[in-house]
Amino acid sequence: MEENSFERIYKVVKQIPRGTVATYGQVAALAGNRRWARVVGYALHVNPDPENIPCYRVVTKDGRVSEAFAFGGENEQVRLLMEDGIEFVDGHVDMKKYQWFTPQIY
DNA sequence: CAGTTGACGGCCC
DNA sequence: GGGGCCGCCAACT
Repeated sequence: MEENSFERIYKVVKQIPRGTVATYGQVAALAGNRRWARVVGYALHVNPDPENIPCYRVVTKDGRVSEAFAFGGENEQVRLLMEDGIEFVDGHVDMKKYQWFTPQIY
């Protein structure tokens, strides 16, 4: 049972449904700890399996994508989100409508 | 082993 | 409403 922090984070990110986005803090909360927000960022930074881990669906609380996206630039991440049906306004997502709704597990 | 870093979040000005 | 500072936790050097 490898319950590493990263493993949990990756698992949560994989659970993000298409057409929705989740914030780092939310992923961290679903992973088990809200304060892992930065750890989540680091976890996605290593991103061992970008094919199975839709890290582009993870955005900041402001609804903005990470500027340090190393898979083709932030523009690439935005494009992928738009393909999922996410609407961008002035470079930011309408979290109010597209944020992944999750029952308060914690 | 200790210090610094980092794909963030929340509070303050 | 926008910008800046501090705080948290794990990984890296």
